[in-house]
Amino acid sequence: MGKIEEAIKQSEFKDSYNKVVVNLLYTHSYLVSFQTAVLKPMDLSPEQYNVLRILRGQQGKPATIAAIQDRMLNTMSNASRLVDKLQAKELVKRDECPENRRKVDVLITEKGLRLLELLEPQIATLNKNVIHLDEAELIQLNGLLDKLRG
Amino acid sequence: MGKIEEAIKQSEFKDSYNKVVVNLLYTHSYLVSFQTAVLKPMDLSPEQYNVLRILRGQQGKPATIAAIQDRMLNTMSNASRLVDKLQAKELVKRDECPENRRKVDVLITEKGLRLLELLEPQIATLNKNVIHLDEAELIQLNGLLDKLRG
DNA sequence: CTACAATAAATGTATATACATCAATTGAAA
DNA sequence: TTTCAATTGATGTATATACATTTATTGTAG
Repeated sequence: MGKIEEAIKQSEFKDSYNKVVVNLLYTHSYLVSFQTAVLKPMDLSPEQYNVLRILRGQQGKPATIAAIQDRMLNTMSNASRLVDKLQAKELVKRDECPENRRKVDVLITEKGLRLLELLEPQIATLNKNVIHLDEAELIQLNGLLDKLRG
Repeated sequence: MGKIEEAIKQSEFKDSYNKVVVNLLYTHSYLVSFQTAVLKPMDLSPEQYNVLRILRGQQGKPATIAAIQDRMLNTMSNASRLVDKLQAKELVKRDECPENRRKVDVLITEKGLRLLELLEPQIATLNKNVIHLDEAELIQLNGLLDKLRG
């Protein structure tokens, strides 16, 4: 694939800021399309997968809808409906939070954990195959992205 | 904001590949949310804005739907419907391609060009404000993203 | 205690997107 | 020339998302 100029057939950019924005959007799309392809046979969207990983990260403790929202990669919106979808597939369950009945405790189920375990090696292999960077470059890239956001 | 670990409240990642994927998705969301805010008053979505810039890049020459699709940042899908929306706002126009009636020639209108001119300085200012990198780092980041995709 | 503001989640609605399918047109082989 | 596959764009459908509103519950001021 190579340079962003070739990838999107645009020879020039206003400035480096502009170029980095376009490059990030394009690289994002590149990665997400691969990820989607791996998740699709399991009937999971990337965001659903993300929510499952967030819940596993809780290590047995439940998370409220607001807590999930907070850790999601995408902006404000529909944690509630994402949990609906996952619940319908029995990958998570909802319990009423006893000390505050406005809140909902969301937990990943055994089935959800097993699905993650099944997917993990597939995703790891995919990442190694489509990300053409060595360890030092990965660290460098992580540093630049962190710095970008300030 | 700082490190990705703090941003999404996750202390560890499986490996650097995984971390870079999460970091890219998160940074993408960070940038798009700002961009959306600037475009919204003009009633444009980020993808519509992108299509307008692609058409301006044609410098007077028309582009077919397939050519637009090809240069878009997001994956295969709805260039046709995006053009519908832009056409309804009179920012682009469609002409039947005379030598091949399957094709459609899409052109940006004067109104579309004026809107881009209005937006450009706003976007440039936004980029400088939200991307906390200097010129050398921008070049480095562009290089790493190009290399990532291979 | 009552009334009301604040909080948490769910829902309505419009739009965007992914993916499959369809319809029209073209080009090429029999 | 006729037929059929390939190309190009449009459309159907399900899902995802953004943003506003609604419902239920809690906390608090009067």
